[in-house]
Amino acid sequence: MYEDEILYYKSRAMAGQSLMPPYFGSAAPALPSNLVDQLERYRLTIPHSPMSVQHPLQHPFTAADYLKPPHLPPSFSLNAKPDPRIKVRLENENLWNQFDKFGTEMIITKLGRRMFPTVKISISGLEPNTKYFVLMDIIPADDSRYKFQSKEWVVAGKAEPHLPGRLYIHPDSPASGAQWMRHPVSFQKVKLTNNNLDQQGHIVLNSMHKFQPRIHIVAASDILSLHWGVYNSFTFSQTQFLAVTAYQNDRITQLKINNNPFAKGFRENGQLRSKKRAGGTSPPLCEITSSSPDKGPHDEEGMDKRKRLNSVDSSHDIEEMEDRPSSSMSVEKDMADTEEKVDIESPATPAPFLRPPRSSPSPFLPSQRPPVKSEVDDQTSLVSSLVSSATSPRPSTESTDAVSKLLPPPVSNSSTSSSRSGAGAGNVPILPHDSSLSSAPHPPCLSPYSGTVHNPYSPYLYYGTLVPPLYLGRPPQLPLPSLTSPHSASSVLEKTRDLYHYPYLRHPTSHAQSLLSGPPRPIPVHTYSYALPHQVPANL
DNA sequence: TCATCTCACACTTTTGAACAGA
DNA sequence: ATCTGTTCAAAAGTGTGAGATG
Repeated sequence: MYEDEILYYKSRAMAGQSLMPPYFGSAAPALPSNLVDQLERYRLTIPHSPMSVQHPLQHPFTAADYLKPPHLPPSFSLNAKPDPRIKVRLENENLWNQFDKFGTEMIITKLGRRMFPTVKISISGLEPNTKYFVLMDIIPADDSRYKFQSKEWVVAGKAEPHLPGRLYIHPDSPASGAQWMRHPVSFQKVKLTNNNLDQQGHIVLNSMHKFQPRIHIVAASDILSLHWGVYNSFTFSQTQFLAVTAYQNDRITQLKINNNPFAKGFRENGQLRSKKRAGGTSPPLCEITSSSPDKGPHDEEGMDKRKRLNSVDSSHDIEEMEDRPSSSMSVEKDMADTEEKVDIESPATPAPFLRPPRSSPSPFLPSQRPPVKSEVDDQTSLVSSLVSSATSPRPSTESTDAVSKLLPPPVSNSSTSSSRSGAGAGNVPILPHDSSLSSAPHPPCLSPYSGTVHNPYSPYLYYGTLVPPLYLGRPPQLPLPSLTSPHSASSVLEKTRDLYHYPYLRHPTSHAQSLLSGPPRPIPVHTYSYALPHQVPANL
């Protein structure tokens, strides 16, 4: 029933039909489509809930909904591990490398700004018939604040506290593995903001801080299942960027202009530039001396801004560009149009997952990111651990059987490390940077997510007020009810209101312990966020 | 004074409704 | 009646640069 509805509304969404629930009012058009989509699915899965038509700030679930058995996905298992077969390749790697060479900057605005380049990946190794969510979040890359001084980024102090990261759910989620593997997956609609009070679901970042996007692939047929799904997480170090409110590095500005079709008007043959030249505010092209982008910052001392803007060889960039934005956007649209054409027989995208060596050190400080070994460890699903340690409902025998069929075969550490790690390095944390490894190439990717029991960066979800918190976490001292016990059910019924105030899955510092104790957590500010807890430097 | 942020602007691309024709 | 392709206006996405802010 549940999946059917999701598929139905997904098909409606793909057909361009509105999924807007009536209670969103005037704010609805500003909500990201994927969030609206998910919200509507939730609302419609509880047709008789009296709260389902109330204001979205109120929890859309009744107490009885908390007593429902969870929608256990086929992949649910208390001992589930990241799937070592899943591979992710960064599609527009060349473009990212070009930006990374100069230190990628991303504009953040109050209303939200798209990323450019966008994170575009191809996925392989998924089960063709299993439903997956593909998600992205952005975490601080380190605990420093930066400033652009003398044409380079330098540390300018300690980082400001990062708000709980929001998890962007790819709008095509959930989709079968065959669908995900059929085409590259683009996160072009992700928007970044510096507005801490943002209610649009954009990812909130601090200006002048460095961030690292992450991709998560979770086998789950619906959004509830994300909580106990196994996170296969991937990080591409060249996608690190500095959030800024205005571009600092002119080379980055020029790369954006040259590669982003929306900025075509600022190219040398664009009308904006032509007008300026006609107005005499800019020297003619023939008088501008181009310099190699590989030249150091000192080569450009005394060069005015216009000259510096032209110092990056645009023709070279475009020729080298792997995905040209003007065409890639069309491709993305076409992909979306044909998404439902699942070709189960199509093989997974073969990906070499090897990166060429870096041609020059990144301008970010510290200077370089070390190679990172991709390794699957013994960490089970975070949510599975939660459920396990809390002695909450266990998966049915059927579910367990299904899991045994879907889960990857046991993989030894040696085989996994050798098969997935192009660099063959040890399990070196990607951050903070290690300057001693400055000549090392980028790692192929950090794959799959390899948190350990002590890893504080494990992704987990809380859903603000959107998801029944029964299986997400409990307030301190609140016993987890037995689903089969009416007494426990009534007990939970009485305390349901308390659950509203504790929508968090776990305490970040202690997973299992937080289930039974720990300080109360504040109510999330962002009602519509699919959010991660406070993030600290990635250690993937 | 300086670094950082905000906003209006002109331009380009994308989107989707309306329409015509098969 | 349905499907496909075209047209066009509106919406959305860009960097710029002046001014505001702390």
